[in-house]
This record gives sequence, C-alpha cells and structure tokens, in this order.
Amino acid sequence: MKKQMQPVDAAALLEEHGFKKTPLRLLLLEILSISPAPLPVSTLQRKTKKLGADLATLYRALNAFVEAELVQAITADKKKALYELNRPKIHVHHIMCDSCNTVETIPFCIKSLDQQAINVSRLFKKIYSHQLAFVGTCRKCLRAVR
Amino acid sequence: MKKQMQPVDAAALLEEHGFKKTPLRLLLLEILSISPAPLPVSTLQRKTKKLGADLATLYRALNAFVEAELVQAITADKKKALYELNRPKIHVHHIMCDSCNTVETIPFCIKSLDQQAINVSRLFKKIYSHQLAFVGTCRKCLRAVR
DNA sequence: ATACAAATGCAAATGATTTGCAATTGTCAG
DNA sequence: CTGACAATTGCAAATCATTTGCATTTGTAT
Repeated sequence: MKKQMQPVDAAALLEEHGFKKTPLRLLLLEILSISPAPLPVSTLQRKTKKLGADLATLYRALNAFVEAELVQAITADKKKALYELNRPKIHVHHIMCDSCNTVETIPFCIKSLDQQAINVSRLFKKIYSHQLAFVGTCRKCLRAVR
Repeated sequence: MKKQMQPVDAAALLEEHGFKKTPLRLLLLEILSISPAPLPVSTLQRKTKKLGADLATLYRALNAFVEAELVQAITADKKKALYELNRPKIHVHHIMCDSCNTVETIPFCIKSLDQQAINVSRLFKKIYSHQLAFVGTCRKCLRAVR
C-alpha cells in the first residue's frame, strides 16, 4: 500500500493567507497535501490538466505559495524544482536517486541526523553525496537594513 | 586578511585524471584551488578572461571536472551552480545569504552538525531555511543493474 | 450589484546550460 | 622529431525551466 499524507483544508489555507479560492489553487493544495513526495511542476500540470491551467499560472501559484511559506520548493536538484506542502510540525529532508530520479522524503530533520544516519543509508543502497545549504541573511546585510 | 586555500598542483591533477594540460583547465584548477568560497561560472569566466575562453568551453571543462570528482558543483541555489575544488580530506558545507548572495563555506560536515549548530547561527544572524539532499542510487535501481 | 485587487491566459522574453560540428591542440607511439 | 588520434575548443544555435508584460477574467468584500 502506498503512503498517503494527511489531507489539509485547502480552502481554509488559502483564506488564511489572503489568497482567492481559485479552482487551480484549491486543487494544487489538495494534490500537494496528499502527496508522499515532493512533486515537479510537470506532475502538477498533469494532475491539474482537467483545469487546463497555463504553465505560467501554475508557476505563479506555486511561487505565491512558496512566498507565503505554504509550500516548500526543493531546489537541490538543479534541473527543476520540486514542490512540497509545508507542514510546520513535520520538518523533513529528502533523498534522491541519481538513476531513476525518484525523490523520497526523510521524515526527520538534520537535528537528529547523527542518530538517523544508519537509517538513511538503509533507505538507499549507495549514497554518493549530500548537499546541505543554509539560507539566511548575513550580518553585513542585516546591518545594512538597519 | 583574507582566507586563502592551499593551492594544488593543477598539472598533476589533470594528468592523474587523464585530462590534457590545457591553459584554460590549468588556470581553472588554480583559481578554484585558492578560492575560499565556491565560485559561479560568471566569476570563473571573468578570472580567465585573459584566455578568452568560450562559455561553452568553460562549462565543458567544469562538467568534466565534476564527472571526475575533481570539482564539486553546489546546486542548492537554483539559479546558477557554484563550483568548488573537491578536497577529499576536507568535506564542507555552505551557508548563503539571501540578500547579498554571498556563499560562505562551513568547514565541517553534517556529521558534527549538532555540536556546531550554534556556530552556524553565529556565522549568520538569521537562518531562514536549510536544504539537505542526499544523492545516491536506490535499492530498486541497484537491483536493475545487477 | 459594484468595484477592485488578485488570478489567469497567451505570447514572448530570460538566462543558465547544452549541443552539433568543424577546426585546433595536447600527447603518445614509432 | 613527426604523425596520428583523441581530447579540447570556438561558434552558433538549441534547450528547457522559469519569468514577465499585458489585456482579460474572476473572487470577494462592501
């Protein structure tokens, strides 16, 4: 059986963030909320094709969600971004196969990585590399804003 | 005073990996070897402009280096890749400022992240997010190769 | 019902990276 | 030293994900 995530109240989420309850945006959040893995735009387009939304519209919706921190964009793969619903309580990371390009979610944060390292290597057989990047504002820039 | 990395013997590195000792490739390795931070292609182009190398050539050289694991490509920032000499003994990670886009190197690996977490947050004033991705081959794909 | 901002569609632009192909250049065997 | 051959390069054009301008449509609040 397939993993399935807890669905969310898409309408409520949109309202909370001051977004309009558009068919596309409602569906997008529903799709993301039940997906066990982060999804590329191509998949989101396919899963919403009954609405015939334009790609640009899709991107705009996703960008709006990301800016609102409703959705997280995974950009560790240079080629194309993956989108995943942001569940504040469940901070996760990812592991991707360089062969079939599947991306799996590692249901824990780096905070407990040491303890979980063995589990990670069991998930995949071979791990070639990992990339970790923090994004923030450096002291110089913070000073500049003041 | 500025950090400066230990330079490497570029000619030897190229030879070891079966590359030709081309002016561009020699210079590229030299530049990367003394850089304290990963560099974007634009910077590499500027620093090699006396050779007037074509962008495509630069990319081909860098890709060859990455494939040979001589250089590491940091792709956590979606916009453009950063390149850094791979020093097998010194495995590091990075921290980037979302305001001025500087990328600093964190001279330790996630293995000791818990202990170093405080240092990381001191490096930057504010950390909005971090992305961690493992790349490897999943069990399914490994089985397929067998 | 009205009005206005948000969201959309369409077409065109961007920008980093890649590719085809012909010409050039290291390197290595003889 | 001298080919010969593969690796490397230059140039132009192609890709491909993502973005943008602008006119139009659609939610939503009043």
